Amino acid sequence: MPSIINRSSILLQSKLFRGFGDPARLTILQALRNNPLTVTEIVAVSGLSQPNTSNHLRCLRECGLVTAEQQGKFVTYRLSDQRIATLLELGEALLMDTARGVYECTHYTLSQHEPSPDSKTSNDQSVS
Amino acid sequence: MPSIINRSSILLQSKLFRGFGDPARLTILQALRNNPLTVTEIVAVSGLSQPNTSNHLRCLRECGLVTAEQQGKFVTYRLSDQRIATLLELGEALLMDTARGVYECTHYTLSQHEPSPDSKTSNDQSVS
DNA sequence: TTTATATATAATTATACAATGATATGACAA
DNA sequence: TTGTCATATCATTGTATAATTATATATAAA
Repeated sequence: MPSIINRSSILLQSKLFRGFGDPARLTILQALRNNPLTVTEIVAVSGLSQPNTSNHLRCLRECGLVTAEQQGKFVTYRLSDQRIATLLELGEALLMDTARGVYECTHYTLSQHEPSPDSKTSNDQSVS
Repeated sequence: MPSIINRSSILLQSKLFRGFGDPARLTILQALRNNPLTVTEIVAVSGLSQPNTSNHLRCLRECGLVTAEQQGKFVTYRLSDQRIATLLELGEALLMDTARGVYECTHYTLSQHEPSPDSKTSNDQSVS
């Protein structure tokens, strides 16, 4: 009876999934799902601040989830592997059935900083 | 040009992935991958403390990733959906190619509390 | 050159949340 | 009942890390 499952493998895998487990990074990954984008475009589409976007891009790049290619002053990012898109799809499919449970899950707070598109006033209505 | 991708959908999906993004929960999910287990068995296999196990099981249950069934004083947990196992497999496959990147990613710390299997002494050697 | 634009990095702050220890609940046995 | 085992909950503490506000670097245009 194996007492421990596979420590370091588990740690690696959890790190991988944590790449997907943040709204900002997931937004970026979803944006890159269909086509490569420059940082400027990602900032525009995601609504994230530029430094925040760069921070998360670095994280995703270092983890090997995206690749970067510099062209002049622009840097174009793209998913490094098609299976990442597959993983996103699988997550969506799973969510179709478990959405209610996930939504009602109080273990995590649902809403983050919530950058409102039209104003800077409304923020942080937490669930838990 | 859609300025924001799909806020609440992204939040839900990130919560789903966060379910996989913690070593303790991932250990539990991996343990349940092949067969249902009672809490006692999960505690034994995972090396997690009982309260910690229960906390994470509640999280996983509320998120709809596992289901619980009480039999006497025992509670048996199982994966709620086969696609969860598929997602784990996909993550493993992806890791085959990106493992180095993930491992070297300094954005997250690699090792957690590290409950040693044979002793209770060695702890916490962090990477970052 | 200077200026503007694109991206990256650093330092700081704040907060979510994992782990722990203590305790509660609930089921079965003696 | 009383006790024991299985599981759940609570309160607390500590730490990881997301966001922000600078500022830095680098490329290109004027």
